Amino acid sequence: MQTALAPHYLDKLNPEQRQAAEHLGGPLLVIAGAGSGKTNTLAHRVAHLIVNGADPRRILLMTFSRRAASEMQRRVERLVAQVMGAKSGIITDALSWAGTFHGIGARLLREHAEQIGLSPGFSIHDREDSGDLINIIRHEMGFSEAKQRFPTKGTCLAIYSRVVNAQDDLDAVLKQAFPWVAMWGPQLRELFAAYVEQKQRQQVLDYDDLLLYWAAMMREPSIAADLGGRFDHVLVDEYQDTNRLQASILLALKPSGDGLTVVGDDAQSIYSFRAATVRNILDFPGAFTPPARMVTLDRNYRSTQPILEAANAVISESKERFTKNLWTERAATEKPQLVTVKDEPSQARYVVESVLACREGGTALKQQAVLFRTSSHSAELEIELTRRNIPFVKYGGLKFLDSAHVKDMLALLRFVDNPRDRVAGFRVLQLLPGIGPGAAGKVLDRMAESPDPLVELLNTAPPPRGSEAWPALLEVVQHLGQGGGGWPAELLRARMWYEPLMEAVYEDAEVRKEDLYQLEQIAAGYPSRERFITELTLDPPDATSDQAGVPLLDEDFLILSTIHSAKGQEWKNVHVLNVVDGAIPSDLGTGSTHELEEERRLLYVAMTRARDELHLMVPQRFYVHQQTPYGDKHVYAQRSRFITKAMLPLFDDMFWPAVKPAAISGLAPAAPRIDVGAGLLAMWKK
DNA sequence: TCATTGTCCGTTTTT
DNA sequence: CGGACAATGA
Repeated sequence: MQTALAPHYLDKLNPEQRQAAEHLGGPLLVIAGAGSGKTNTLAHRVAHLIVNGADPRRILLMTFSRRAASEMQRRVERLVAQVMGAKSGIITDALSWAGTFHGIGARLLREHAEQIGLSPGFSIHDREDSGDLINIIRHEMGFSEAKQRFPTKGTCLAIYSRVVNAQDDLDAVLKQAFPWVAMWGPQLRELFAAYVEQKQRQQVLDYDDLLLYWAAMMREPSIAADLGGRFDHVLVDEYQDTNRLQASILLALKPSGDGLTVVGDDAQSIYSFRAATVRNILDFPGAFTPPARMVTLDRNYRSTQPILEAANAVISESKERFTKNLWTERAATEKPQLVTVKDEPSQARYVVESVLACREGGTALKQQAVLFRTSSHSAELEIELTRRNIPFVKYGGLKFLDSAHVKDMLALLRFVDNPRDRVAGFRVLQLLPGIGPGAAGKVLDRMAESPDPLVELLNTAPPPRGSEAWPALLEVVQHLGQGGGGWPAELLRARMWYEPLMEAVYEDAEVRKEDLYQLEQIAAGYPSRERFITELTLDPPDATSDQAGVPLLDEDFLILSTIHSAKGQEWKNVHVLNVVDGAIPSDLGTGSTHELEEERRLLYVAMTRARDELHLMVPQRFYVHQQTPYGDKHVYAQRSRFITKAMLPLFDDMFWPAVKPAAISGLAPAAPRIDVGAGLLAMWKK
């Protein structure tokens, strides 16, 4: 389409970025290296489409996380505003089909539920719920009593998930990925059949089902045509981390490839444990005739030259690789640091000192991050930060929603919403004193056979030992079932019911009440109970803070994150913890070359998050939790095998502390305690 | 028979 | 520290 509008807003893009933004027609693959302005380019592309008349309601934008989606919406809005002025707000509001594959899937499935024999009120199970359901079935089928060890619920679910997402055969998956439980093949098949049947009976979908049902729906030609025709443009970010199932959905949406754009970087593929496959990105061009156009972005705008050289060196050892080395014009003399410390406590101390020094130099804490392979690796550091009164927020690992009391509340809401949801019901009923798995199971069995389970529950006599708390439960269920006085008021009602029970069960009920209060705050942001439950499951708040509550927005805090959760982000100063064998690569990830390569990419991703300063930490003594007869132990760790001897000149290789090593042994030295909060306050009280 | 209490074990990464 | 399982108590 030709346009009279001078596209001056594209002037800031480099030639390759501009090609990607302006491409029209057939399928497009953008290979975008780390820090190459990928998000920016994609935002420009969307804005460019809208400015040239594309209907934003007919643009489907799929990102890896909800956070990435809203970031994209924000940028597009700003760009469109530059060109079109006041009208733009309305236009970009219409960019409503932006989200994750799972989120978009849930929306489409609710719309088409009746057509595919699904109840529109289906509920969605998160990983824990799915695990609970598997566990119930596993128990019912008697597998838990076997003399030989049957795989745990987590393993069962992982196997199931992989079969589904990789679109592969159970036996093949067992052989390739789970050889140690391969002898259970027939039993697992039986278990999964029962699992699927139960989910259907309870009108419950798990994460995988959101994709699976969507893909199945696309096999019906009329629905496929309907859905495909509904979007003029489909754009997918982080394509290297999609799996076969997702690729099949995409191809079914746009078989010809017209209007299809995917963006990714094979060097940053780190989700193969979730059945993501680099093949998706490699096979993309050839899936169409004529093949998709390919644009490569290899100019890095993020990191300094020395940091990039080190990162390039790491990734260049990679066995199979398809992108070129990144280059930058950001010269600097400082090499990235490779810091050897005695043990994990001194690693924590080094990081704190280094972060504070950097902050003295004018870099806010928010502009600094500490990254690690495994959530638990930050434990020592968290203690040190708390001791020194430095605020931080942690991404990845344990979530707010994982705490038992929050799950209890959500289970009640879900149970009322969908009384056939057995996992939710099981949890709710067992909250009552005197009701355990047995009594709860009987009540749920009665309900399952009834055409109207809620009425059935209200007419059920209290179980023998649970009569005391029974009336209160029926009351709250009835109240919420009838709408509960509107949303979010009903949550208050639910809390009134739950709090006395919680106080009886948990010692630290007071602390936990804070979380419930916070849950109500979050709930107020959603229009209805149903939306709240769905979206909270698909898009849980992803940060936890050890400090009370989430820090205020204007507060400054350090970022702690798993490398996986750091995807797509950047900071001025980055520390990577435990760059030692056993952590990176994880000792669990060295089984196959395949896994090992992914660990290497993980280190690459971590290193390429840094703009100005990068510190790789190498503690000499490293705490492992291997299955030793005498519990945990320390091992003498070695620098990660990914940093070879030949690469050392690319780093500033140093020991810390450099002087008087004797002084740091024993108790923590008189490290200066710095009250950052007071410092920030002083800024205003000068 | 079922709920509760006590003990031991293991601990990636996430939509 | 939480989850799984065995032993104990109502």
